[in-house]
Order: sequence, then C-alpha cells, then structure tokens
Amino acid sequence: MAKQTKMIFITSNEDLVHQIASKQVEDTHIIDLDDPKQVTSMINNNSINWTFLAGLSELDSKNDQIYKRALDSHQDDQEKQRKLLRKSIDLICKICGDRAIGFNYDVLSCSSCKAFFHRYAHQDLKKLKCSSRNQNQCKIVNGERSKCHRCRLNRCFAMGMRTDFILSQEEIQRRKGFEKNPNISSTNSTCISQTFNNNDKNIFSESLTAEDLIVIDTIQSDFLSIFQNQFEGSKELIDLTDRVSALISWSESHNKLALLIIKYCRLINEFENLNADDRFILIKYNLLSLFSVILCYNCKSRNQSSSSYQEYDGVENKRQFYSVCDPSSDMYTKVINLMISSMETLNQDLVLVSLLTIILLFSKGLSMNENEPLLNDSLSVYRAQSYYTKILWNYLIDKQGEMKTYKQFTRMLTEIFQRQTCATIFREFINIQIKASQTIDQITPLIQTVLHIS
Amino acid sequence: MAKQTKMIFITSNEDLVHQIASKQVEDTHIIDLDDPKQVTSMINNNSINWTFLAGLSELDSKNDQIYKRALDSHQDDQEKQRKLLRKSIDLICKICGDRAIGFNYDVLSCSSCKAFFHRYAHQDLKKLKCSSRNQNQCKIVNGERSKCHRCRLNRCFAMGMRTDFILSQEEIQRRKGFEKNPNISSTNSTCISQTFNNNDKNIFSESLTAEDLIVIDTIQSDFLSIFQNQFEGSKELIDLTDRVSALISWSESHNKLALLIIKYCRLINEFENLNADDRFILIKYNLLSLFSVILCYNCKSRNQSSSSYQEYDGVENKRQFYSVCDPSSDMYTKVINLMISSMETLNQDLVLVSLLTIILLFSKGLSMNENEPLLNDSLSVYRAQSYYTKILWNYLIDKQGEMKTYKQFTRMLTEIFQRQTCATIFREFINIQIKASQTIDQITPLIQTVLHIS
DNA sequence: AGGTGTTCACATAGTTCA
DNA sequence: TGAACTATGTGAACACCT
Ligand SMILES: [Zn+2]
Ligand SMILES: [Zn+2]
Repeated sequence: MAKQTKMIFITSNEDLVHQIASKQVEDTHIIDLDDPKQVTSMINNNSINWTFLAGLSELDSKNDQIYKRALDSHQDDQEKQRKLLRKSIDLICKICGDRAIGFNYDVLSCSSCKAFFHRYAHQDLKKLKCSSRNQNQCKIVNGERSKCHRCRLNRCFAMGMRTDFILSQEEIQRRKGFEKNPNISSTNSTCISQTFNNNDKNIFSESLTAEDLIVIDTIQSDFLSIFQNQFEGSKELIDLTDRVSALISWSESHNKLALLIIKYCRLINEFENLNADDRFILIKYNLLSLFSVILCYNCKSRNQSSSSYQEYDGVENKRQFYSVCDPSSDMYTKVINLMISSMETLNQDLVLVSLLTIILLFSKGLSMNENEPLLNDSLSVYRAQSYYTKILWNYLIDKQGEMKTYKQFTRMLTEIFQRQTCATIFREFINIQIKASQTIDQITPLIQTVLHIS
Repeated sequence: MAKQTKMIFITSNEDLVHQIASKQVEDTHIIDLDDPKQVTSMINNNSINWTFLAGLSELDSKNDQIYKRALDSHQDDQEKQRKLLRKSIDLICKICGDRAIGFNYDVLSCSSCKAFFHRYAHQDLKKLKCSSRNQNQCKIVNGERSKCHRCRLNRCFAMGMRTDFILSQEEIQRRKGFEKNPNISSTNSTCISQTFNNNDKNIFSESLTAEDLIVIDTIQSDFLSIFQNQFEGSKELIDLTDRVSALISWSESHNKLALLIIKYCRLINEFENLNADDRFILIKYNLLSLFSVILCYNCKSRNQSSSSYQEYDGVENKRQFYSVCDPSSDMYTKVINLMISSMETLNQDLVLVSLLTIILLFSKGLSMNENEPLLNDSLSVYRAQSYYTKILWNYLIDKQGEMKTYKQFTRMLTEIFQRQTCATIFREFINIQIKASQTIDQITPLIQTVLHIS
C-alpha cells in the first residue's frame, strides 16, 4: 500500500473550520477542541485511528509515552471509572471535607491539608492562637479551612495525622541518592573513628572486605537454615494445664531450641577449634542469654503493631506460663519487655542477629557468676569475639553510617547487660519453680546444665 | 476575550492537504506526520504555540497531562542526563553486581533481584538445595545469578534484604483503596462485635458520631497544648551528682509534670464535676500510672531506630538515675521496658494517648492497694470511663478496622496491668530511697501524696 | 513577602507478560 | 525470569493571592 500523506491541522480559523466541517471529507478525523466531551470520548473510544502515529520513528521516549497514553484507551476507561467512583464516593478529606488525594501522613486527606500539615506540624500549638471567638472550636470546612491555623492544625492531629510520617533530613538524603553509600559522606566520621581508635587499637577503622562479606554470607545462611522453622512455623505453645506440665513443656521446647543453637555454634570454626571444656563452659554460661536474642527475631510484617499482634498468642501463652508457675512474680514483665526492647534494637536485621548470637556466645564472664570457671584458652575466645564484633561493626557502618552505628552499638551493649541480669534472675526463678514442683527428674540434662542445676 | 473555536484535523486526504497547504491560512498550525524530524523538532522546540491548548476547559487531568507533557521539552534532557550519570557511577546491585535501580527491601539492588526476593522471600531456605557442588557458596554474579536459588536468596538476606518491607495483604488492600474505610469491609466484624455485645451491653457497636469527633478534637487539642513542650522541648535531665540531688531533681521535674496532668484532667468535665474527695482519690492513686503513658509519647521520626537514638540521652539519664539511687536494683529495666512496650502499642497516636490518659484517670482500684478508699460517686466515674473507652474504641475501629482494634485493646489492657504493677513497685522503690537518704522534707507535697507518703 | 494549594518529580512498593 | 509497567505517598516548586 502506498504511503499516504498524513497531516494534522490545528486551527482556530473559523473559515477553515466551517469549510471542512460543512462537507464530508474522507480519511479525515475532526476533533472539536471546544467540546471537551467529544475530545475525551473520541480519544477514549479510540474511534480515531491513532495507531498510525506509532509509525513515527526517532521520537524520543517522552513522546512515545505521550502517544502511548493516547493509544491506550480502554484501560483509561476502567481507571477513570474507578477513580471517579472512588473520588465521588469515599475519597473525602477527613480534615476539611474536600476531595482527598489519598493517605497523607496516615490520614485520608486532600492536597492542601497535606501541604498544611507538612508546613506546620512542628510548630508549637500552644503559641498559635485561635483567631475567632469560638475558643478553639473553629469548624474546618473546605471554604474556610485556612482561617484559623490553631484549629486546623489541631484537627490534623485529631484526625490522626502523624508527625513521624514526615521524613527526617537523614531519610531524605538517603532517598535523594547523595548518600547511597552512607559510609562515605559522614562528616563527623573521623571524630568518632578516633574515639574508637584510641581505645580499640584501630580494629574499627576499615570497611567490609570481600572476605568479611563471605563470612557474613555463610553465618547468616547457617543461621537462617537452622532457625527458619523456628520463625516461620507455627510456634508450639507451652502446655498450661498445671505447673508441672508447664515446666516440663517449657523444658522440652527449650531443649529443642538449645540443640539448634549448639548446632549453629558448632558451625563456627573458632568455636569448634576450642577444647571441649571451654566449649562446655561457654554454652553453660551463655546459652540462656542466647535464647532471648534468637526468640526476639521474627520475620513478619514491618508494621510494628500488626507484627506484635500476630505474635500475640505466643506472648499471651508466655505470660500465662509465668502466671501458672508463680502468679505473684513479675518475671514475665522482665522477660517480655527485654524481648520487645531487643526487637527494636535488632530491628529485624538477620545479619545483626546472627552475628550478635556469636558475639554473645564468646562472652567470658557474661553470666557475672563468681563461680564461672576460667577458660583454658581465653585468648582465642577473646580474639574470636573481637573478630566478629569487628565484622558486625563494619557491616553496620556500611549499611547505615557511622553515627547511627555508634549509637546502636552503645545501646546494644546496654541491652547485653540487661539480658544478662534477666538471665540470672530467670535462672533463679525457674530453679525455684522446679524445686517446688519436684520436676527435676523430668527436665532434660541439657536444660539442667544451662540452669546450673547439675 | 471571546472564545475562539479551535479544532484539530487529522487527515490523509490529499485534496484537503493540498488545499490547506497551498494557501496561507491564518491561526492555523500544520504538522506533517510523514516528516518525523519536523514533528520532533517542532514539539521539542516548542515552535508551535501549543499554549493555546491550555485554554481548554474541563478536560480531565489525564488529557491535561498529555498536553502538559507535550509542552515540557528540554527538562527531559536534563533528567535523562542525570539518570544516566547516576546509574553509570554508583548504583551497583549489592547482590549480583548488576546495575541497581534503587533501594528495594532496604538494599541497593537491581530489578531482577527485587523481583526474585519478592517471589522467594517467604520460602523455606532449608528446603532449597544448593544446586552446584560448591556447598552453599555459589557466586552470585550478573551472568549466572539465577543458577542457584538457595545461594541467591541467602545472599539477599546477607546483604540485608528484609521480609518485613514486603507489604502484607492488609496493607496492599488499604493502599489500593478498596478499604479506605476499614470499618466497612471487615468480613469477620459481626463475629467480633457479637463477642463484645454479649459481654459489654452493646456499647461497642456504633461508629464515631459527629459529637464524638468534637470530643476527640477538644481532648486532643487540650492534651497537645498542655504537653507539647514536654515532647518537643529539650528534656531536662536529672541531676546525678549524688543520690540526694537526684531524688530532689526527680521530684521537681515530676512535680511539674504532675501539675500539667492535673491541669489536663481538670479540663475534663466529668472529672471536674466530681466532688473534691473523689478527685483527690483518683489523682492520688492513678497519677503514677499516668506518668508512664504521657512520657512514652514523643513526636520524633517514624523510623524506630533513629527515634530511639534521638531519645538516647534521656534514657541514659534515666538509667543512671536508678543506678545512683540503688546500683543493685533492676527498677530501671522494668520502667524502661514498660515504656518501650507502650511506645509500640500507643504507636505515636496522639488521640490514643490523650484518651487512654483519661481512661486510666477514671480507673477505680487500679492501684490494687487494699487501702484505696471507696469513691463517693463511683457510678459517675464508671460512666465517664465507659464513655471515653467507647470513644477510643470507635476511633480505632474507624481508623484501622475491627480485627486490629480488638487485638490492640487486648494488649493495651495487659499493659495497663503491667503499668500498675510497675507503679506499685516504683512507689516502694522510691519511698525506700527517700527514707534512706532522708530527703523527705525536700520532696514536694504533691509528689509525697502520689507516693502515698503523707 | 509570606501563606496557600496545585502540580511536579521521585522513590519504591506491587504487577504483568514475553 | 526480569524488564517494563502502574500505583501510592513522599518532598519540592510554582503560581497565585493577600
Ligand atoms: Zn483537606
Ligand atoms: Zn541484582
């Protein structure tokens, strides 16, 4: 087929319009720009053969997109229908009643309320005064929403807008990509590095090496393959019929977990190379602390609240366990709160959890028990711990920059102390329970060791 | 200015083309679609006065966008340049080394790794086997990244990809807008409602009324204007020079907070209408619990970790306070962990915090102190508490649906109990400290009352 | 000039299809 | 499987108004 000449005329010349509109011209499409409905419907119904536009070549992608949009037709129909439906039915700004554009700062709201909250969210509500005489009771409606700052901002908060949905400067920088490598641009990095350099013989100065990456890869892989069922499978609940069954049930489930932890530890060369006595001591005095690290990791949703509620049955079961053992004890509060605190610090970071487990394992004297025997080769243990601590440090530096890592480390150290305190009192608590209920024969030997019974 | 008639003719009719092209027609633009270069250059150089298109009215936004895009021209150049620049330099997929498209699931990665993780993140790593003989040590590089599932998924985790960044079904539904009003579409709502209806005389069945909204508005406004400085101002730290100064300093700062709380309570009509004795009793026995609710709200960044670290100085100061008072006590752990737990439950929701404060205020017997005297008008207190509980319930239902609200309520009730336990032992702790240090004369009367000293 | 509200640009979720 | 798409919700910028 011979190529036809195709042209577009865009005109406001009345003579020409009249001339063309009056007689039927073949192979010609007419769009009356003054009749928006016609424009819309013609484009949407694809009654014009727009596809010939696709024959155009060498147009850059931007223009391609324009034509593409014009060419897609029935999809836009759907979309338009849906959008119209939505907008006319339920997309109402909860603050001013205007047409909402979506969720802004966690509240269904319009663009102006979004902008307003973004501007004023950090202002002091106390310093703003209600402009009208109706004391802080101005109606915020579409027409006069910008009359009174005080009442508008207040309504934003009242409808649930959250200042914490406003990105911090740090978060903006990361998004913008100026800081895709957060470890490069940290301005105060030298300062902090030096602090550590002075104390710690420069072990914290490098970044992650290729070798470190392989170690992380391996560790994390081992950790996940050993414990994944623990995280994703349905948690088995403790039998709560009475104290005896509860204790035995607890002992059995923790015996399983302990075996998994030991299996994991034995994959670490530095641990496996120690002599048997030292391995035994490290397990005996540190395993209880490891429980809480591993149990606080779970791989559910990011949303804090929903994740905790998904775990609710498990938590409730745990609470009742302590309650069955000793209703007057506040052991439960201590344990569960430590776990919640750790969940925040560990922040669902699998690498962090798997490394921290090893670091805790190699802790000497962590149990703060005066009876803890000396290690034969405490130097190796110290070296191993330093090595993994360094890897963890570098991993976090690489991931989130030095400033944040510094703070996170400080807090993790605090938590390790809490973890230890908690383990000690838990050990006493459970020992008392076991003695009182005379279930010692039914506790597995491994758990007896961990509880320092034998 | 009178509106001109504007039209577009698209034609392949040679007669018409010839006719128009041969004579100069005013107010008309001609585009020859067979000469792509002409089309491109005309569009890009904007030599056609497209702007008259802006005169079009009532076109829907989609079409506006098409025209708008046609009007923009040189900006795309810039953008393309910048994107190329970035992508060629520093955007390397941390998993396979391919060109990254940005952060996916918290790791700088390419589109294929993004899709891969999205597909397999919830698979069991243990069940996947490493395909090659190199045991779980396959190199994941651009060319052969899809060889071994096991090692690829593992590397995703190792580089820090997070399953919790994958939206849950619930979150997707909310975004898509099918559930802009979460209270409408809840399938199991009747079931839960009935549970509550049976127990609670149907008070939980309605949705938020206009009147409720005004109450929320007022309450939340009062709360914010009274406590905002507490949240946003620089927290004043406790003087830690020695135990005596620490206790006095603690007493003074909490005296201020107590006065603010009382000020807030007196804005509640139901409280103000009680007789003086009842008001006194409620304050005396409940104020200590209220401290922890109010202090656990802060309005910093959403990011969990960064927000906690911003608060770190305050937390550390608090820890040292307990340490100065009694280094052997684990009071600190209890208090701080309760606060961290509450921060999660209250989820930075200002309305929730302000209502919960009132609900706790109206609690009778919350202090679980056998000596707590009976109220004169306990019915009014009960009614007030029911009223605000109902409003809170409806607010949460409206915001997040019934299922989640049910779970959140259950957990909040648990926390209220913990809060009470904590308050009681805190009262004992601080009383012991005050007696031991003989600082009772320097403790303000209000704090003495709250501590049940007087 | 500073406040307001619309629109643009962008990041990163999910989704689709060859 | 992975490139290319859509969708949502951020911040930023602009044109307008007082
Ligand atoms: Zn609005
Ligand atoms: Zn990749």
